[in-house]
Amino acid sequence: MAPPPAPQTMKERILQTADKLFYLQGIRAIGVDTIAAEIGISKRTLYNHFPSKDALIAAYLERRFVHARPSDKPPAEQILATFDSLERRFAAKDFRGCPFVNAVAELGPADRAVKKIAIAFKESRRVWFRDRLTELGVADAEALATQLVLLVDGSIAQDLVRDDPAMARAAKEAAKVLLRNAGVDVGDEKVAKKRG
Amino acid sequence: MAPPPAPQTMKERILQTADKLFYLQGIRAIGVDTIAAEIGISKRTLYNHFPSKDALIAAYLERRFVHARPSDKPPAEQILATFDSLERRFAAKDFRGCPFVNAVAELGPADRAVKKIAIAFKESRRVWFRDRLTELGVADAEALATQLVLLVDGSIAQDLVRDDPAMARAAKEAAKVLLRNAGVDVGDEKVAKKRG
DNA sequence: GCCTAAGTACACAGGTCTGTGTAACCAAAA
DNA sequence: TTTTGGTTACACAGACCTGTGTACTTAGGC
Repeated sequence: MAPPPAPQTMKERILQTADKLFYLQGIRAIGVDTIAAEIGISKRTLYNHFPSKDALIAAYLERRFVHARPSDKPPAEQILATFDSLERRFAAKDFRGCPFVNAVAELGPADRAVKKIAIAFKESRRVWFRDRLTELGVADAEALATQLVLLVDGSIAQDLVRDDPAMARAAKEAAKVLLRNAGVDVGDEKVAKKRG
Repeated sequence: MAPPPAPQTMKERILQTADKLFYLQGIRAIGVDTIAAEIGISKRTLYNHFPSKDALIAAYLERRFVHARPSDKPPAEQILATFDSLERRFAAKDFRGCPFVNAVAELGPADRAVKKIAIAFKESRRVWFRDRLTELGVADAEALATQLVLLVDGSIAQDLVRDDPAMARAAKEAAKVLLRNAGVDVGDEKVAKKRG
């Protein structure tokens, strides 16, 4: 109940600050000095908690890998709510795209560790969609799940360069069409919600 | 007709090499020394043609901004061919995502020049889709064009981390559903092509 | 009081990067 | 032949980066 009284452990404080700076300004753009200075600790302390910057980067990405919480709302609603959530995040001024895609783009294909966690994350998202679609009895849940993640990642990439939250709404509309086409009932054709 | 006898001007040779290295390994990952060494020229020569690395980066992105060639094929075919082309590029092992998205991700939101050209590029793609859709008589061509670019950028982002050309096919299938839903005739429902 | 663990301050090695300065070179034009 | 423009070789300044070494301080547990 009570809000956490402030960052607890030193390690967590480092990770929080690294997260903020890496995500907003880029991994390569931020040096360990900058992170230490931001917290007000010495660089030595940082290196006492993480053996290298690479380890810190890995920990940063792992911490970003939050699994979706279970929900008791109907699956179709959950799926569409994903896009509403995206739109809210786009509107926040501290949104800077997908940290995993950004890390792969920044660090290049040579960095196997980063690529591995990025793949795991993307796959977890796809599987989440697939499971919701299976609950809905969709025939080819695998294929449709892939199409939905394309819309998610597409809107993220577009918003990254255009700063336009409308991309999330566009993705949601497209998702509705795809779902309807697969026989899923999504609060209908501009009418249903109002006449409920 | 005759193939160009080899890179012509010094400037063009520099740009070609910068393109290859920037795109495949990342802008931040490649130093001007590396580019000069790859061509076999001195760093001084490079700086005689471009006043700064930033100028070289800008020139690299501008050179990547190739406008789509006009085509006389039917618009619907042109649109779907986009995804076939994507799939071919994904399959090539030297594909590394969208250079504009990558540049924005790498260089951060502070770099206005890069962001500007990235926005211009994305918009040009969207407008291209919109114009094809208008030719087809689609009612809300603007909205559908946006949805199609989401599929394009989504498949690019997914392929960047997963190296899976199937993402392009998935995008194409989704595009077909969206087009059909907008009243566009796309070589039909698994049957038409075989019976046509 | 004493000991240990954690953090601090700070210097520094060794690397990379961008960008410049300088003198020599070479080929083609005048 | 002389001049000129592009090029080379190479050193270097100045910045920034990762990572380490070292001696000092501080706070808690015993």
